[in-house]
Amino acid sequence: MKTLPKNRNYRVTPQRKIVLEEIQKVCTHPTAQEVFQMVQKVDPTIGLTTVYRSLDFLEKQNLILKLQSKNKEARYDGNPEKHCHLFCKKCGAVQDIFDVSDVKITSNELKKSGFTPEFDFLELHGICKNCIS
Amino acid sequence: MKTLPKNRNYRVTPQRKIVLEEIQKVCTHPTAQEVFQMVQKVDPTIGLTTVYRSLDFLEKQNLILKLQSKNKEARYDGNPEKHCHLFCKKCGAVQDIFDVSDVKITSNELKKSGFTPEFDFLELHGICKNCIS
DNA sequence: CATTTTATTGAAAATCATTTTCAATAATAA
DNA sequence: TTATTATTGAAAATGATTTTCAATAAAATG
Repeated sequence: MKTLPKNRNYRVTPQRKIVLEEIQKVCTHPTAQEVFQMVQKVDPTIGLTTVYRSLDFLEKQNLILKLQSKNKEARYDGNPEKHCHLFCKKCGAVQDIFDVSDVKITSNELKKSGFTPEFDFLELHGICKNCIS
Repeated sequence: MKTLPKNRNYRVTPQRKIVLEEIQKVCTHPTAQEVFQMVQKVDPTIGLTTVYRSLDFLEKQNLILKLQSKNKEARYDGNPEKHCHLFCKKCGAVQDIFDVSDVKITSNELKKSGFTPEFDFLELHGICKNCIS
């Protein structure tokens, strides 16, 4: 598991270390509020603002991913490696998929558009197993 | 172009008609604020709250689509027919793609997950022509 | 057509995730 | 060890969206 390396451009603070450690422990893609609750159990003096700032910071350092849910709050992923995300439109949960071995999209209109899709972190929206009812 | 049909479950108001007509005129996927500005030119007495409510209402009637941009505000599409959307991560613009003739995603993990992706309104995130720099 | 019912409207206030402000603190350079 | 300044925490600000509530007006009813 990656750690925050020393660097003359930023400071390695206990708050940042705790936020990184806590988010790396789970695969639930927690919201900032949920990370805050996890972090509070380790050090109750850490504020919500600091959690938001640490998450932004860690994302810029490419140690975590920030995922914008369709609903409202952003969600965070402690694994910054290339993988796919499945967003449930009903419950808002986000699942990982690692073995997306082949994604093929054929579209002349897409080619003509000049748009460059990001397939490394492909996002699929739909309904998850639990919500399919 | 579809219109709002009479129905005993809701009322056909001038506000709802204007919101629908205005959003059907453009293919820019405007935000609620932008729709508000368009609507204001037709009838300056219509409030922003009513625009939000009309957009929600029209989406429930399947006359428009609501698209959640990665950034912040929702965007609306006056065409509710099956098509694909390209979201630019930089400028936030949303483009349509209609001829997505073949989308193929191979993944055992996806199959096992029980997740049902919505391919009819596939969303691709990436960088648009103008922002590719 | 007149009347009644109640869904809809508009303005203002509330909400809620996130960001900013600012003085105090502490990581790290000197 | 001291000095520098990035980072922190609390509170206030922000901005999109939603809710409240009294007034209005669709459309059902007589």
